[in-house]
Amino acid sequence: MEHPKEGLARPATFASAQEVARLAGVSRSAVSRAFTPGASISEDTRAKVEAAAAALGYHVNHLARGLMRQKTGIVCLVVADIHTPYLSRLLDHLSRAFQEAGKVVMVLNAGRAARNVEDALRQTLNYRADATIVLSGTPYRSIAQSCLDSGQRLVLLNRADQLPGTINLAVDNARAARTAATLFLRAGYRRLALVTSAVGTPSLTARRDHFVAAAGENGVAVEVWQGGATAYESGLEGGTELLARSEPPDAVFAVTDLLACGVLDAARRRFGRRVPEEIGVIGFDDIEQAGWVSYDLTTFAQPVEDIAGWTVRIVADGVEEGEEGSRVFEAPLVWRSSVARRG
Amino acid sequence: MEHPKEGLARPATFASAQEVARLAGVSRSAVSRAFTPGASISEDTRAKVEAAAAALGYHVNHLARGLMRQKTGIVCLVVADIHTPYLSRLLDHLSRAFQEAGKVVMVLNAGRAARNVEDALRQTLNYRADATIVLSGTPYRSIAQSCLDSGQRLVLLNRADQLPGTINLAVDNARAARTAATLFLRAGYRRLALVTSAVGTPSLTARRDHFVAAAGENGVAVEVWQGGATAYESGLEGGTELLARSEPPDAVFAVTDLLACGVLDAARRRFGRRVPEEIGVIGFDDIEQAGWVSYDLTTFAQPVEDIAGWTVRIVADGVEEGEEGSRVFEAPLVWRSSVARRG
DNA sequence: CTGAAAGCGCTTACAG
DNA sequence: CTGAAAGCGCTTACAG
Repeated sequence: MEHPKEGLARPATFASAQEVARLAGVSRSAVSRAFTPGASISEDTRAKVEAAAAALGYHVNHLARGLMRQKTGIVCLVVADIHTPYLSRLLDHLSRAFQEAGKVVMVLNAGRAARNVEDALRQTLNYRADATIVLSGTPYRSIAQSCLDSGQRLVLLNRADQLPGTINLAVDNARAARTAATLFLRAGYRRLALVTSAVGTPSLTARRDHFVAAAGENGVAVEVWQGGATAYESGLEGGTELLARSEPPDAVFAVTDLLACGVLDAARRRFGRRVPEEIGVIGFDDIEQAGWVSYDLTTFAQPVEDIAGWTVRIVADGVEEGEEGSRVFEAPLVWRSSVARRG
Repeated sequence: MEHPKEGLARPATFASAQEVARLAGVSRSAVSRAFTPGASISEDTRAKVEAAAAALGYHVNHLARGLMRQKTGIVCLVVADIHTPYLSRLLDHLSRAFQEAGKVVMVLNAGRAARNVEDALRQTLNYRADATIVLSGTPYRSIAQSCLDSGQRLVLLNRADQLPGTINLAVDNARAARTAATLFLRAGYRRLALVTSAVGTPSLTARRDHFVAAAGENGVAVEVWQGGATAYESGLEGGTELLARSEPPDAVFAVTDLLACGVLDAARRRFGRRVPEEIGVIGFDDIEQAGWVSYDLTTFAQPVEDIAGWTVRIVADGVEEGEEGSRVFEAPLVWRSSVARRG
């Protein structure tokens, strides 16, 4: 009986409630009660159980507990591009908020492909998560329905499709995009451009369409540059191409701060443009870098704190009678120096 | 019997293997086998089971499975400051790598306090994780020992303490810090400074000490600025203070890219210094922003891909006979323009 | 290849 | 307040 691959010496077993009960001289049920808040148990036996548990290094097995109780305490977060400033911040807030509410967070890194989202949702089902929050990607209707059918709460962030039963959270992209257009026009900018990526998520599409529409309503056409990933490099490329034209824009709304930083670097570092005098730039997300001295970007802030708080609350309490599950959050404007103040 | 807080209509239950067996006309065991790779089962009954499972929307309950098998398939990642560029990237790689290896990742957002790390490790035990990876914070010896005792693999990243049984992964901070000093001196910089935060993690301390030591060995003293969080703002502040002195440095090693970006902004945007002619800057981590046009920072790359791959492998296979579990990774230098090339 | 049976570690009515 | 008992949904020898 050799264990060639076993680096650890100990037999490695957990103490069970059974053993704790024996050592404490109480019943198995008593042990359970000692670890169930609000259960009826005397101070005396609780103390005995706790002593025995400490001595044995006992930890309640939440897998077994989840089997009996309705809830497992697991919440799944389906997300792609975790390394991205906006998503990592949201993830940070969400995971902390859920933990404070006594939940444990499972992260399913889905990547871009829809297939992966489906796999993630299946994991969600396998581990009997109480809820799953989809931050990226669009789940197939069928698998999403399975989650719903099995009693999971399903929260979708910034998705276009609304399955019945699903809770939809979104940011008010339309309002922000329109505000951006207004800001530019009021400050006297006239040659408007928009920079976005080739990725067609509902959020990005909405920002583009509403910016173009709002400008159009004021008689101004918008040059749309669209390409690449939703990343700094695309912004740099887009900004460079736009500024190399014979009639370069004097204002650009970048649909994301990452893109905006690229645009700013193209304008300032590559073309020597003064910001905001010669060109104005507005972004979206309010990532940390937007506040860095080299950028100082005027942008719209993702209300990550609100979103996290609201998500946790709705997962814990459910939807109140008559209350709509879905909700739209405002993205407040953050004024910095990349847009001229007025005329 | 009113359910005032219940937004969902369905009774919300999962199909069990029992029901699948009944519908398929086979035994309960057969259903189990159909979902166990390598189990002995005929093609015929497998087909029947799969059809019934699909019809009922059956998903194996991994909680129950984990109760029987030795493994739960859960890996815990204990981490603080998820929103930080370096950690979010590491998290991204680790979670993807584990998923590809068939594991599921639980993220325990620990924050800075040691207490939280302890709570996180307890969760790890409650959910019977197969392994836990500590990316931030230092676990109390006692609870770490509990994890080890219960058969968990415990991987510590860049920690100083080495419990027996623990697997320690670290980056070669000493070598990088010494390289930074050499680079500066060889290029002719003479007034060296170091910028670090007030946070005393083993990595940051090692980078500081070895940089100072290497410079000292060449007869050069290092001005050490230490303050605040490990963040951009601290770098900005440190850079500003250093450059305002009567004898400002002409080269600074910032112990982290976030700090380095702050130093660069202080130098270039606040003091109008030309980089690298008037001042050289080196960072550590190679975060995305280091490659942005506004920074173009020479730095050392965190080998996140290697770390992730190695972590997954060691969790899956264990430590080979005679092989040391611990390991040090090189952090390769990434040449950009923030340091002069030679004299 | 297949089924009946024991058992993983817990919770929760049910009686007392 | 307390214990004996049933049961959650699975896996895995054990016989056939």
